[in-house]
Amino acid sequence: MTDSHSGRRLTARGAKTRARIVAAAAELMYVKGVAATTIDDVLAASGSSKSQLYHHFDSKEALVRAVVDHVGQNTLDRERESLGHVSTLRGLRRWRDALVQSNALRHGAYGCALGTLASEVSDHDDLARRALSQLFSEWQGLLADVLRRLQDDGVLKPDVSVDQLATGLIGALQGGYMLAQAERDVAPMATSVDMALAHIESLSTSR
Amino acid sequence: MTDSHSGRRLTARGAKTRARIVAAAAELMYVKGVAATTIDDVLAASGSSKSQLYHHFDSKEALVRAVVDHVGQNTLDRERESLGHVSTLRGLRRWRDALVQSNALRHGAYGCALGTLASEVSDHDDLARRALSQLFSEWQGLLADVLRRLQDDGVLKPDVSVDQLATGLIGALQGGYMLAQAERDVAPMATSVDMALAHIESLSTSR
DNA sequence: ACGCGGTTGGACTAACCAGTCCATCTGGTG
DNA sequence: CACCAGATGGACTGGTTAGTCCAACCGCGT
Repeated sequence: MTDSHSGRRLTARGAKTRARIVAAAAELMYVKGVAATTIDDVLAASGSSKSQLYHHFDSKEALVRAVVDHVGQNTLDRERESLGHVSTLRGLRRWRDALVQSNALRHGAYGCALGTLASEVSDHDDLARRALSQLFSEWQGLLADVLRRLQDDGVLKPDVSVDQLATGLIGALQGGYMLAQAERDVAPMATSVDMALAHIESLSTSR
Repeated sequence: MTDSHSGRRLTARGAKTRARIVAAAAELMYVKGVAATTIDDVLAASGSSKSQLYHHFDSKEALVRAVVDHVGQNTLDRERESLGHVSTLRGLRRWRDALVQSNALRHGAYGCALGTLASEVSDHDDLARRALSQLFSEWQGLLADVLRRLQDDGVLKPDVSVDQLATGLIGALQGGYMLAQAERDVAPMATSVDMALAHIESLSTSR
Protein backbone atom coordinates (compact mmCIF):
# COMPACT_ATOMS: atom_id res chain seq x y z
CA MET A 1 0.00 0.00 0.00
CA THR A 2 1.09 3.51 -0.67
CA ASP A 3 -1.10 5.03 2.03
CA SER A 4 0.32 6.38 5.22
CA HIS A 5 -2.50 4.74 7.14
CA SER A 6 -3.42 1.64 5.22
CA GLY A 7 -5.69 0.19 7.88
CA ARG A 8 -7.44 3.42 8.79
CA ARG A 9 -11.04 4.25 8.26
CA LEU A 10 -11.64 6.60 5.40
CA THR A 11 -14.78 8.62 4.92
CA ALA A 12 -16.16 9.40 1.47
CA ARG A 13 -14.97 12.97 1.95
CA GLY A 14 -11.42 11.88 2.69
CA ALA A 15 -11.36 9.45 -0.20
CA LYS A 16 -12.40 12.20 -2.58
CA THR A 17 -9.62 14.48 -1.37
CA ARG A 18 -7.10 11.71 -1.75
CA ALA A 19 -8.25 11.02 -5.30
CA ARG A 20 -8.11 14.70 -6.19
CA ILE A 21 -4.53 14.95 -4.91
CA VAL A 22 -3.36 11.88 -6.80
CA ALA A 23 -4.99 13.02 -10.04
CA ALA A 24 -3.43 16.48 -9.81
CA ALA A 25 -0.02 15.02 -8.93
CA ALA A 26 -0.22 12.58 -11.85
CA GLU A 27 -0.98 15.36 -14.32
CA LEU A 28 1.79 17.61 -13.01
CA MET A 29 4.37 14.85 -12.88
CA TYR A 30 3.50 13.83 -16.41
CA VAL A 31 3.99 17.36 -17.76
CA LYS A 32 6.76 18.74 -15.51
CA GLY A 33 8.41 15.52 -14.46
CA VAL A 34 8.43 13.88 -11.03
CA ALA A 35 11.42 15.71 -9.57
CA ALA A 36 10.32 19.12 -10.82
CA THR A 37 6.86 18.75 -9.28
CA THR A 38 6.79 20.17 -5.76
CA ILE A 39 4.31 19.37 -3.02
CA ASP A 40 3.12 22.97 -3.15
CA ASP A 41 2.47 22.59 -6.88
CA VAL A 42 0.24 19.62 -6.13
CA LEU A 43 -1.59 21.49 -3.36
CA ALA A 44 -2.28 24.46 -5.61
CA ALA A 45 -3.43 22.29 -8.51
CA SER A 46 -5.67 20.10 -6.37
CA GLY A 47 -6.97 22.88 -4.15
CA SER A 48 -5.99 21.16 -0.93
CA SER A 49 -3.78 21.92 2.03
CA LYS A 50 -0.55 20.51 3.33
CA SER A 51 -2.22 18.73 6.22
CA GLN A 52 -4.59 17.05 3.79
CA LEU A 53 -1.74 15.71 1.69
CA TYR A 54 0.32 14.51 4.63
CA HIS A 55 -2.82 13.07 6.16
CA HIS A 56 -3.04 10.68 3.22
CA PHE A 57 0.63 10.18 2.30
CA ASP A 58 3.69 9.71 4.45
CA SER A 59 6.03 11.49 2.07
CA LYS A 60 6.48 12.68 -1.46
CA GLU A 61 7.85 9.23 -2.26
CA ALA A 62 4.58 7.66 -1.10
CA LEU A 63 2.68 10.11 -3.29
CA VAL A 64 4.81 9.15 -6.28
CA ARG A 65 3.98 5.50 -5.67
CA ALA A 66 0.29 6.33 -5.57
CA VAL A 67 0.73 8.20 -8.84
CA VAL A 68 2.41 5.16 -10.39
CA ASP A 69 -0.55 3.01 -9.36
CA HIS A 70 -3.04 5.56 -10.63
CA VAL A 71 -1.37 6.09 -13.99
CA GLY A 72 -0.82 2.36 -14.33
CA GLN A 73 -4.49 1.55 -13.73
CA ASN A 74 -5.58 4.29 -16.13
CA THR A 75 -3.24 3.02 -18.81
CA LEU A 76 -4.22 -0.60 -18.37
CA ASP A 77 -7.93 0.24 -18.31
CA ARG A 78 -7.57 2.11 -21.58
CA GLU A 79 -5.49 -0.67 -23.12
CA ARG A 80 -7.91 -3.35 -21.95
CA GLU A 81 -10.67 -1.34 -23.59
CA SER A 82 -8.87 -1.00 -26.92
CA LEU A 83 -7.15 -4.40 -27.02
CA GLY A 84 -9.66 -6.62 -25.20
CA HIS A 85 -11.62 -7.63 -28.24
CA VAL A 86 -8.99 -7.29 -30.94
CA SER A 87 -8.48 -10.51 -32.84
CA THR A 88 -7.43 -9.40 -36.31
CA LEU A 89 -4.39 -7.75 -37.83
CA ARG A 90 -6.65 -4.89 -38.87
CA GLY A 91 -7.69 -4.42 -35.27
CA LEU A 92 -4.06 -4.24 -34.22
CA ARG A 93 -3.43 -1.59 -36.84
CA ARG A 94 -6.37 0.40 -35.54
CA TRP A 95 -4.86 0.20 -32.06
CA ARG A 96 -1.64 1.62 -33.51
CA ASP A 97 -3.55 4.42 -35.25
CA ALA A 98 -5.28 5.47 -32.04
CA LEU A 99 -2.00 5.69 -30.11
CA VAL A 100 -0.22 7.55 -32.89
CA GLN A 101 -3.04 10.03 -33.36
CA SER A 102 -3.34 10.71 -29.67
CA ASN A 103 0.39 11.36 -29.45
CA ALA A 104 0.26 13.50 -32.58
CA LEU A 105 -2.09 15.91 -30.79
CA ARG A 106 0.80 16.79 -28.47
CA HIS A 107 3.40 16.62 -31.25
CA GLY A 108 5.03 13.85 -29.28
CA ALA A 109 5.54 15.95 -26.15
CA TYR A 110 5.59 14.28 -22.72
CA GLY A 111 5.79 10.77 -24.16
CA CYS A 112 4.05 7.76 -22.67
CA ALA A 113 2.66 8.44 -19.19
CA LEU A 114 3.90 5.10 -17.89
CA GLY A 115 7.20 5.18 -19.77
CA THR A 116 8.33 8.59 -18.55
CA LEU A 117 7.46 7.61 -14.99
CA ALA A 118 9.47 4.42 -15.42
CA SER A 119 12.62 6.08 -16.67
CA GLU A 120 12.53 8.76 -14.00
CA VAL A 121 11.71 6.54 -11.06
CA SER A 122 13.17 3.10 -11.77
CA ASP A 123 16.71 3.82 -10.62
CA HIS A 124 15.63 5.76 -7.55
CA ASP A 125 12.78 3.89 -5.86
CA ASP A 126 12.85 0.13 -5.99
CA LEU A 127 9.26 -0.33 -4.83
CA ALA A 128 7.93 1.96 -7.54
CA ARG A 129 10.19 0.17 -10.04
CA ARG A 130 8.66 -3.20 -9.14
CA ALA A 131 5.16 -1.78 -9.53
CA LEU A 132 6.08 -0.39 -12.94
CA SER A 133 7.64 -3.67 -13.95
CA GLN A 134 4.42 -5.45 -13.00
CA LEU A 135 2.33 -2.91 -14.95
CA PHE A 136 4.43 -3.34 -18.08
CA SER A 137 4.11 -7.08 -17.66
CA GLU A 138 0.32 -6.83 -17.58
CA TRP A 139 0.33 -4.59 -20.63
CA GLN A 140 2.54 -7.08 -22.41
CA GLY A 141 0.06 -9.78 -21.39
CA LEU A 142 -2.79 -7.92 -23.07
CA LEU A 143 -0.83 -7.77 -26.31
CA ALA A 144 0.21 -11.40 -26.01
CA ASP A 145 -3.47 -12.32 -25.62
CA VAL A 146 -4.29 -10.55 -28.88
CA LEU A 147 -1.46 -12.32 -30.66
CA ARG A 148 -2.51 -15.66 -29.17
CA ARG A 149 -6.02 -15.14 -30.53
CA LEU A 150 -4.49 -14.46 -33.94
CA GLN A 151 -2.48 -17.62 -33.60
CA ASP A 152 -5.51 -19.68 -32.55
CA ASP A 153 -7.39 -18.37 -35.56
CA GLY A 154 -4.55 -19.53 -37.78
CA VAL A 155 -3.60 -16.01 -38.78
CA LEU A 156 -0.24 -16.21 -37.06
CA LYS A 157 2.12 -19.13 -37.59
CA PRO A 158 1.89 -21.65 -34.74
CA ASP A 159 5.62 -21.74 -33.97
CA VAL A 160 6.16 -18.05 -33.18
CA SER A 161 6.49 -16.90 -29.56
CA VAL A 162 3.61 -14.51 -28.87
CA ASP A 163 5.27 -13.43 -25.62
CA GLN A 164 8.43 -12.31 -27.37
CA LEU A 165 6.47 -10.54 -30.08
CA ALA A 166 4.44 -8.72 -27.41
CA THR A 167 7.62 -7.63 -25.62
CA GLY A 168 9.10 -6.40 -28.88
CA LEU A 169 5.93 -4.52 -29.68
CA ILE A 170 5.93 -2.67 -26.35
CA GLY A 171 9.64 -2.01 -26.74
CA ALA A 172 9.10 -0.48 -30.16
CA LEU A 173 6.21 1.58 -28.79
CA GLN A 174 8.19 2.91 -25.83
CA GLY A 175 11.28 3.65 -27.89
CA GLY A 176 9.10 5.37 -30.45
CA TYR A 177 7.55 7.55 -27.74
CA MET A 178 11.01 8.60 -26.59
CA LEU A 179 12.26 9.48 -30.06
CA ALA A 180 9.06 11.41 -30.72
CA GLN A 181 9.61 13.32 -27.50
CA ALA A 182 13.12 14.32 -28.54
CA GLU A 183 12.09 15.30 -32.06
CA ARG A 184 8.70 16.77 -31.11
CA ASP A 185 7.24 14.82 -33.98
CA VAL A 186 5.22 11.60 -34.00
CA ALA A 187 6.92 10.32 -37.13
CA PRO A 188 9.62 8.19 -35.46
CA MET A 189 7.03 6.69 -33.12
CA ALA A 190 4.84 5.69 -36.05
CA THR A 191 7.84 4.28 -37.92
CA SER A 192 9.01 2.32 -34.90
CA VAL A 193 5.63 0.71 -34.19
CA ASP A 194 5.05 0.11 -37.89
CA MET A 195 8.25 -1.86 -38.08
CA ALA A 196 7.10 -4.10 -35.23
CA LEU A 197 3.70 -4.56 -36.84
CA ALA A 198 5.28 -5.29 -40.22
CA HIS A 199 7.35 -7.99 -38.57
CA ILE A 200 4.27 -9.53 -36.99
CA GLU A 201 2.47 -9.42 -40.35
CA SER A 202 5.44 -11.05 -42.02
CA LEU A 203 4.89 -13.95 -39.62
CA SER A 204 1.26 -14.34 -40.64
CA THR A 205 0.15 -17.31 -42.71
CA SER A 206 -1.16 -15.13 -45.55
CA ARG A 207 2.38 -14.35 -46.67
CA MET B 1 27.70 27.03 -27.44
CA THR B 2 27.02 25.95 -23.93
CA ASP B 3 29.83 28.01 -22.43
CA SER B 4 29.15 31.11 -20.47
CA HIS B 5 31.90 32.87 -22.34
CA SER B 6 31.95 31.35 -25.79
CA GLY B 7 34.39 33.81 -27.32
CA ARG B 8 36.78 33.83 -24.41
CA ARG B 9 40.33 32.60 -24.41
CA LEU B 10 40.80 29.39 -22.54
CA THR B 11 44.11 28.18 -21.16
CA ALA B 12 45.00 24.49 -21.01
CA ARG B 13 44.47 24.65 -17.26
CA GLY B 14 40.97 26.04 -17.61
CA ALA B 15 40.06 23.57 -20.34
CA LYS B 16 41.09 20.69 -18.11
CA THR B 17 38.96 21.93 -15.24
CA ARG B 18 36.00 22.37 -17.53
CA ALA B 19 36.40 18.85 -18.88
CA ARG B 20 36.70 17.42 -15.37
CA ILE B 21 33.47 19.15 -14.33
CA VAL B 22 31.54 17.96 -17.39
CA ALA B 23 32.76 14.38 -17.00
CA ALA B 24 31.80 14.27 -13.32
CA ALA B 25 28.40 15.85 -14.03
CA ALA B 26 27.74 13.38 -16.85
CA GLU B 27 28.49 10.41 -14.61
CA LEU B 28 26.35 11.72 -11.73
CA MET B 29 23.43 12.67 -13.96
CA TYR B 30 23.53 9.26 -15.58
CA VAL B 31 23.36 7.44 -12.26
CA LYS B 32 21.26 9.81 -10.12
CA GLY B 33 19.34 11.61 -12.82
CA VAL B 34 19.66 15.22 -13.93
CA ALA B 35 17.28 16.78 -11.41
CA ALA B 36 18.66 14.84 -8.46
CA THR B 37 22.23 15.89 -9.21
CA THR B 38 23.11 19.09 -7.36
CA ILE B 39 25.85 21.56 -8.22
CA ASP B 40 27.54 20.68 -4.93
CA ASP B 41 27.50 17.00 -5.92
CA VAL B 42 29.33 17.89 -9.10
CA LEU B 43 31.86 20.02 -7.23
CA ALA B 44 32.61 17.24 -4.76
CA ALA B 45 32.93 14.59 -7.48
CA SER B 46 35.11 16.72 -9.71
CA GLY B 47 37.19 18.27 -6.94
CA SER B 48 36.52 21.82 -8.01
CA SER B 49 34.99 24.92 -6.48
CA LYS B 50 31.84 26.89 -7.12
CA SER B 51 33.68 29.75 -8.79
CA GLN B 52 35.30 27.29 -11.17
CA LEU B 53 31.98 25.87 -12.23
CA TYR B 54 30.28 29.23 -12.64
CA HIS B 55 33.34 30.51 -14.43
CA HIS B 56 32.71 27.97 -17.17
CA PHE B 57 28.92 27.69 -17.11
CA ASP B 58 26.23 30.32 -16.72
CA SER B 59 23.84 28.04 -14.91
CA LYS B 60 22.99 24.47 -14.14
CA GLU B 61 20.98 24.45 -17.36
CA ALA B 62 24.13 25.36 -19.32
CA LEU B 63 25.99 22.56 -17.56
CA VAL B 64 23.27 20.10 -18.54
CA ARG B 65 23.63 21.20 -22.15
CA ALA B 66 27.37 20.62 -21.98
CA VAL B 67 26.67 17.17 -20.53
CA VAL B 68 24.31 16.42 -23.42
CA ASP B 69 27.06 17.36 -25.89
CA HIS B 70 29.64 15.31 -24.01
CA VAL B 71 27.51 12.20 -23.67
CA GLY B 72 26.37 12.58 -27.25
CA GLN B 73 29.91 12.76 -28.59
CA ASN B 74 30.98 9.80 -26.45
CA THR B 75 28.05 7.73 -27.65
CA LEU B 76 28.53 8.64 -31.30
CA ASP B 77 32.28 8.00 -31.12
CA ARG B 78 31.64 4.55 -29.69
CA GLU B 79 28.95 3.82 -32.24
CA ARG B 80 31.11 5.07 -35.12
CA GLU B 81 33.80 2.71 -33.88
CA SER B 82 31.52 -0.32 -33.72
CA LEU B 83 29.33 0.40 -36.73
CA GLY B 84 31.73 2.18 -39.06
CA HIS B 85 32.99 -0.91 -40.83
CA VAL B 86 30.01 -3.22 -40.42
CA SER B 87 28.69 -4.44 -43.75
CA THR B 88 27.22 -7.85 -42.96
CA LEU B 89 24.26 -9.15 -41.02
CA ARG B 90 26.70 -10.99 -38.77
CA GLY B 91 28.41 -7.71 -38.00
CA LEU B 92 25.08 -6.18 -37.04
CA ARG B 93 24.41 -9.08 -34.72
CA ARG B 94 27.80 -8.59 -33.10
CA TRP B 95 26.91 -4.94 -32.56
CA ARG B 96 23.74 -6.10 -30.81
CA ASP B 97 25.71 -8.56 -28.66
CA ALA B 98 28.10 -5.85 -27.48
CA LEU B 99 25.29 -3.52 -26.41
CA VAL B 100 23.34 -6.28 -24.68
CA GLN B 101 26.37 -7.59 -22.83
CA SER B 102 27.41 -4.14 -21.70
CA ASN B 103 23.91 -3.48 -20.38
CA ALA B 104 23.82 -6.91 -18.75
CA LEU B 105 26.78 -5.91 -16.57
CA ARG B 106 24.50 -3.37 -14.87
CA HIS B 107 21.45 -5.67 -14.97
CA GLY B 108 19.78 -3.04 -17.12
CA ALA B 109 20.13 -0.27 -14.54
CA TYR B 110 20.46 3.36 -15.66
CA GLY B 111 19.50 2.57 -19.26
CA CYS B 112 20.99 4.28 -22.29
CA ALA B 113 23.04 7.34 -21.40
CA LEU B 114 21.56 9.35 -24.24
CA GLY B 115 18.05 7.99 -23.86
CA THR B 116 17.67 8.78 -20.16
CA LEU B 117 18.97 12.30 -20.78
CA ALA B 118 16.46 12.69 -23.59
CA SER B 119 13.45 11.66 -21.58
CA GLU B 120 14.40 13.80 -18.61
CA VAL B 121 15.37 16.93 -20.51
CA SER B 122 13.30 17.02 -23.72
CA ASP B 123 10.17 18.54 -22.24
CA HIS B 124 12.02 21.05 -20.11
CA ASP B 125 14.81 22.59 -22.20
CA ASP B 126 14.16 23.11 -25.87
CA LEU B 127 17.79 23.78 -26.77
CA ALA B 128 18.94 20.56 -25.17
CA ARG B 129 16.06 18.77 -26.87
CA ARG B 130 17.20 19.98 -30.27
CA ALA B 131 20.75 18.84 -29.57
CA LEU B 132 19.48 15.41 -28.53
CA SER B 133 17.29 15.21 -31.60
CA GLN B 134 20.33 15.97 -33.75
CA LEU B 135 22.41 13.33 -31.93
CA PHE B 136 19.75 10.67 -32.42
CA SER B 137 19.58 11.65 -36.05
CA GLU B 138 23.33 11.12 -36.47
CA TRP B 139 23.10 7.78 -34.71
CA GLN B 140 20.27 6.80 -37.01
CA GLY B 141 22.47 7.88 -39.93
CA LEU B 142 25.23 5.50 -38.83
CA LEU B 143 22.78 2.60 -38.80
CA ALA B 144 21.28 3.66 -42.12
CA ASP B 145 24.82 3.65 -43.60
CA VAL B 146 25.29 0.07 -42.48
CA LEU B 147 21.98 -0.96 -43.97
CA ARG B 148 22.76 0.90 -47.20
CA ARG B 149 26.01 -1.02 -47.48
CA LEU B 150 24.04 -4.24 -47.05
CA GLN B 151 21.68 -3.06 -49.73
CA ASP B 152 24.50 -2.15 -52.10
CA ASP B 153 26.00 -5.59 -51.59
CA GLY B 154 22.69 -7.12 -52.54
CA VAL B 155 22.10 -8.57 -49.08
CA LEU B 156 19.10 -6.36 -48.46
CA LYS B 157 16.28 -6.02 -50.97
CA PRO B 158 16.64 -2.87 -53.06
CA ASP B 159 13.13 -1.53 -52.38
CA VAL B 160 13.27 -1.31 -48.57
CA SER B 161 13.76 2.05 -46.88
CA VAL B 162 17.02 1.91 -44.94
CA ASP B 163 16.14 5.14 -43.14
CA GLN B 164 12.92 3.73 -41.76
CA LEU B 165 14.62 0.50 -40.76
CA ALA B 166 17.33 2.48 -38.97
CA THR B 167 14.71 4.53 -37.09
CA GLY B 168 12.88 1.36 -36.10
CA LEU B 169 16.11 -0.20 -34.92
CA ILE B 170 16.96 2.72 -32.65
CA GLY B 171 13.38 2.79 -31.42
CA ALA B 172 13.54 -0.89 -30.50
CA LEU B 173 16.90 -0.31 -28.81
CA GLN B 174 15.68 2.63 -26.74
CA GLY B 175 12.43 0.96 -25.77
CA GLY B 176 14.36 -2.14 -24.83
CA TYR B 177 16.66 -0.10 -22.61
CA MET B 178 13.67 1.36 -20.80
CA LEU B 179 11.96 -1.97 -20.22
CA ALA B 180 15.25 -3.42 -19.00
CA GLN B 181 15.58 -0.51 -16.59
CA ALA B 182 12.11 -1.17 -15.14
CA GLU B 183 12.67 -4.91 -14.86
CA ARG B 184 16.33 -4.74 -13.90
CA ASP B 185 16.96 -7.43 -16.44
CA VAL B 186 18.45 -7.21 -19.93
CA ALA B 187 16.06 -9.80 -21.33
CA PRO B 188 13.41 -7.42 -22.71
CA MET B 189 16.10 -5.27 -24.30
CA ALA B 190 17.57 -8.28 -26.04
CA THR B 191 14.13 -9.43 -27.17
CA SER B 192 13.22 -5.98 -28.44
CA VAL B 193 16.39 -5.53 -30.51
CA ASP B 194 16.23 -9.11 -31.73
CA MET B 195 12.78 -8.50 -33.12
CA ALA B 196 14.06 -5.50 -35.09
CA LEU B 197 17.02 -7.51 -36.37
CA ALA B 198 14.79 -10.44 -37.28
CA HIS B 199 12.67 -8.08 -39.32
CA ILE B 200 15.71 -6.74 -41.13
CA GLU B 201 16.89 -10.28 -41.81
CA SER B 202 13.46 -11.19 -43.13
CA LEU B 203 14.00 -8.46 -45.72
CA SER B 204 17.28 -9.93 -46.86
CA THR B 205 17.57 -11.59 -50.27
CA SER B 206 18.66 -14.92 -48.79
CA ARG B 207 15.10 -15.62 -47.66
C1' DA C 1 60.80 39.90 -14.87
C1' DC C 2 56.20 41.98 -15.12
C1' DG C 3 51.47 42.70 -15.91
C1' DC C 4 47.02 41.28 -17.05
C1' DG C 5 43.49 38.10 -18.14
C1' DG C 6 42.12 33.89 -16.92
C1' DT C 7 41.61 30.98 -12.74
C1' DT C 8 40.53 29.60 -8.03
C1' DG C 9 38.71 29.29 -2.93
C1' DG C 10 35.03 29.59 -0.27
C1' DA C 11 31.96 32.44 2.47
C1' DC C 12 27.49 34.34 1.80
C1' DT C 13 22.52 35.02 0.39
C1' DA C 14 17.90 34.58 -0.99
C1' DA C 15 14.70 31.44 -2.42
C1' DC C 16 12.70 27.19 -2.10
C1' DC C 17 11.03 22.94 -0.35
C1' DA C 18 9.71 18.72 2.31
C1' DG C 19 7.85 17.88 6.34
C1' DT C 20 5.81 19.29 11.31
C1' DC C 21 2.44 21.04 14.37
C1' DC C 22 -1.63 22.55 16.43
C1' DA C 23 -5.94 24.67 16.55
C1' DT C 24 -10.26 24.25 14.39
C1' DC C 25 -13.96 22.16 11.93
C1' DT C 26 -17.15 18.39 10.04
C1' DG C 27 -20.15 14.69 9.87
C1' DG C 28 -21.34 10.05 11.07
C1' DT C 29 -22.79 7.25 15.26
C1' DG C 30 -24.90 6.05 19.63
C1' DC D 1 -27.97 16.08 20.95
C1' DA D 2 -23.21 14.94 22.37
C1' DC D 3 -19.26 12.77 21.18
C1' DC D 4 -15.04 12.02 18.73
C1' DA D 5 -12.27 10.29 15.07
C1' DG D 6 -11.28 11.86 10.93
C1' DA D 7 -10.50 16.03 8.02
C1' DT D 8 -8.73 20.66 7.23
C1' DG D 9 -6.12 25.35 7.23
C1' DG D 10 -2.04 27.34 7.27
C1' DA D 11 1.85 29.15 9.87
C1' DC D 12 6.37 27.56 10.92
C1' DT D 13 11.00 25.19 10.72
C1' DG D 14 15.31 23.22 9.39
C1' DG D 15 17.82 21.97 5.79
C1' DT D 16 19.08 22.36 1.04
C1' DT D 17 20.11 24.60 -3.31
C1' DA D 18 21.33 27.62 -7.18
C1' DG D 19 23.70 31.43 -7.80
C1' DT D 20 26.79 35.80 -6.19
C1' DC D 21 30.85 38.10 -4.77
C1' DC D 22 35.43 39.35 -3.86
C1' DA D 23 39.99 38.65 -2.67
C1' DA D 24 43.87 35.98 -3.94
C1' DC D 25 46.47 33.33 -7.25
C1' DC D 26 48.67 31.45 -11.49
C1' DG D 27 50.90 31.44 -15.77
C1' DC D 28 51.20 33.03 -20.58
C1' DG D 29 52.86 36.67 -23.74
C1' DT D 30 55.93 40.36 -24.16
